[in-house]
Amino acid sequence: MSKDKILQAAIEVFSENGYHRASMDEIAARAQVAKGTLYYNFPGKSQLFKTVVKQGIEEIMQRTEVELNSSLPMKEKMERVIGHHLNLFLESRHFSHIVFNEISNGIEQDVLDELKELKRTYISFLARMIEEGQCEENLCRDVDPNLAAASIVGTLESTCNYYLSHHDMYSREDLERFAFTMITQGLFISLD
Amino acid sequence: MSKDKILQAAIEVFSENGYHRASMDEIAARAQVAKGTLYYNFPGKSQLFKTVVKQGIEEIMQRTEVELNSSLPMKEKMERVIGHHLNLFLESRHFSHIVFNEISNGIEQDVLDELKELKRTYISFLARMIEEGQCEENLCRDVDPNLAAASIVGTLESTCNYYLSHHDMYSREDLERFAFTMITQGLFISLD
Amino acid sequence: MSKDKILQAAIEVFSENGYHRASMDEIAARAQVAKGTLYYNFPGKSQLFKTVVKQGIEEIMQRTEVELNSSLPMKEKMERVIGHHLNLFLESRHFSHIVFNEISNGIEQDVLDELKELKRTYISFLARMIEEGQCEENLCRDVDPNLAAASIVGTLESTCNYYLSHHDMYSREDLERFAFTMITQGLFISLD
Amino acid sequence: MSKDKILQAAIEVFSENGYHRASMDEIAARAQVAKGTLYYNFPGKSQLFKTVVKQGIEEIMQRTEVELNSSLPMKEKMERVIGHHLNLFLESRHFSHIVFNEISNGIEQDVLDELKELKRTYISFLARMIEEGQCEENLCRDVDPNLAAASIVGTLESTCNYYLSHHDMYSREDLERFAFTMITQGLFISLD
DNA sequence: TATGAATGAGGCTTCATTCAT
DNA sequence: CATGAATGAAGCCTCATTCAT
Repeated sequence: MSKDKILQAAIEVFSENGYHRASMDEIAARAQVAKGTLYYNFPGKSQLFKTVVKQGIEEIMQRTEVELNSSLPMKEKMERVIGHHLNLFLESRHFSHIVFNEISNGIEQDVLDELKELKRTYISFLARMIEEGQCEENLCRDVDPNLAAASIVGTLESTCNYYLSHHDMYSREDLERFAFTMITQGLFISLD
Repeated sequence: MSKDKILQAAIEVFSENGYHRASMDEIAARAQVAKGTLYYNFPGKSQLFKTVVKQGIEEIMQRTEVELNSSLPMKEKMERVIGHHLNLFLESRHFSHIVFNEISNGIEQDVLDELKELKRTYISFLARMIEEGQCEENLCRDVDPNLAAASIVGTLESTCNYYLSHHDMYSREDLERFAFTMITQGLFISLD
Repeated sequence: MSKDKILQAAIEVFSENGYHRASMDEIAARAQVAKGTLYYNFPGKSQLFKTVVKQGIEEIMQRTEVELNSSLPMKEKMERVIGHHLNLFLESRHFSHIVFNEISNGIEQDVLDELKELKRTYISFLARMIEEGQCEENLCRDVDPNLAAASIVGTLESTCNYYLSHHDMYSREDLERFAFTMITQGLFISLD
Repeated sequence: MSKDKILQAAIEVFSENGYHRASMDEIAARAQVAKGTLYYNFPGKSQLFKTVVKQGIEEIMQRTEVELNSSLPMKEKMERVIGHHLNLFLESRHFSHIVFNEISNGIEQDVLDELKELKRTYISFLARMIEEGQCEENLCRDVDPNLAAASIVGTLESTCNYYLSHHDMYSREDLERFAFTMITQGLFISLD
């Protein structure tokens, strides 16, 4: 169906170019659909973008949810969450960049608000996992869970970006191990 | 002089809107200068942007350098570096967003390359501090210093972003303390 | 249809002003079409220009071809070819000027190359007629046919230009007779 | 002196780019003079252009005049005139193109009128030579001398243009001989 | 006599959006 | 449902010209 083709094309084009450089023309071409069809199915560019982002976030949330609802120990859960994230970032780097960063640029305010809400949803989704780690297993440090969640996402994204510019120097495993270490144990050996 | 007025206006406009939404018209207006004057002083939009970013990065590098060259213990250094960063991020949130993120969107390739180079410079600048902490004080964990530097920047930025959307819930000190904890000790109490 | 209106307007505007002085704004206005429509139908100014020139050259080639393929004696053919040319030059003076001259100024290199190719095509088109005159009827002097063709075009154009500035002094027949004489017999009565 | 440097630079730049593509910036740069100096010495672009053209035409007229005033037989004179012309065209192709063709494009009307007048002057200068050939030596055909002069210029220019695009196929001597033949004897061997 | 910073009109082009079919 | 021709606002940039020094 047209709607699906458009959505798929939109993901690609937005991911490759970012919101502003993506053009409706290219999305239509990529979806093999007339430009009018875009506007028949979506109210406009920003709404289409919103839909794409929403879908993306929901997908990763679903993927992650399975782990969180499992009865794995916290440490394993964290490993898997990091793994999922890395996949997302490495698979569609620009898209996740958009989701986690560009959301603050030049989109209509109302759409932007919705997107921020979505991001918040995702952050608090991760935060719940951390809270669990704090209460149930007494494993996580007593920090604000939301800040911690935000911090994890930031770490993962910047790490991935660096990795993508230097993928000859590290393996995917290096990256995964590094991220896990930094997130869970931090940079210092001890603080005395 | 015109050049300065333009540069100042450009910082503002780029910071508020991001690269693509910023218009040369608005920059000219904000600088109270004719549009032609922009092009008399800078070859074009992307070059102007590059100049702005370069200046920003150099400024924060200068600010931070003082600490790094001091004889303070590593822990103090890290605290101050975090402090400077937080200042930068909180003072001109969008600008630092640009510096550390938008550097990957739709700018002419050559300018983009220079910007990436600048960012790399900054990252390795931080990396040197970490290396020092690894060698001299045996304080820092044996991880790749560049990845660690990238990771720190990511943590700080995402944390700031979250803070800025929820500044009624945390104080600046909370933020600072949190960032320091996450960066140096990580999320987990122990890994047993 | 828009495309035709634009093409017609483009001929007019390019003819009246030459390539550089012609503005897309005026072409749009003259075609009673929005500026965007120009770009919907043609990739840009230089491509539009190319299309116009191509069309013009093809038209005169068609007109002339009939004569060339006829079984008229060479002398008659030449008279008619000169007649067609004169018509073209006098009807749309600036346009032919463009076709035969401005093709060397400030147009994108690739378009320019195509235009030169077109002009070459036309020249060798005339050259074939001359070759025929050399072989079949032993009428034409043994000179390089391509140079001769170029030379004929040059004679006709400069003659027309002069005529157009002094049309009170000569009749159309004068012009035609003169051109025929100069081209076929040259300036000198004999060379002894 | 500045004026001379400017004039020299202007010839170069106008010759290389044509009137519209030539920019005052480049002329100033080429003359190693500030842009203001251009306007200190000349009222504006079109006036500067006029001066350049005037100078160019006067120069070739001077060069040719020597031959015309000599007591050489007509045939020799014609050969030399053709030689001078060819030199002019081949040395600074674009410049002569401008002088003899672009003079009809987008320059202020008053300057344009003056330029046309100049061109006319040159044409009638050649025409006088032809008249002489008609009267004194009874060598030249009884055609309108001005038209003939115009025709000669056209032949030479288009021939040169063709030569310049195919300089691997003809020698300078070929060109000279060809032009002389076409101009003096025309294309046909006889007309019976 | 010369400078060069500043100007602003005008040009080309892009692109989200509309609408008649 | 879908189309695609048409739109026009908005953006970037060029360049002849001016003027205070």
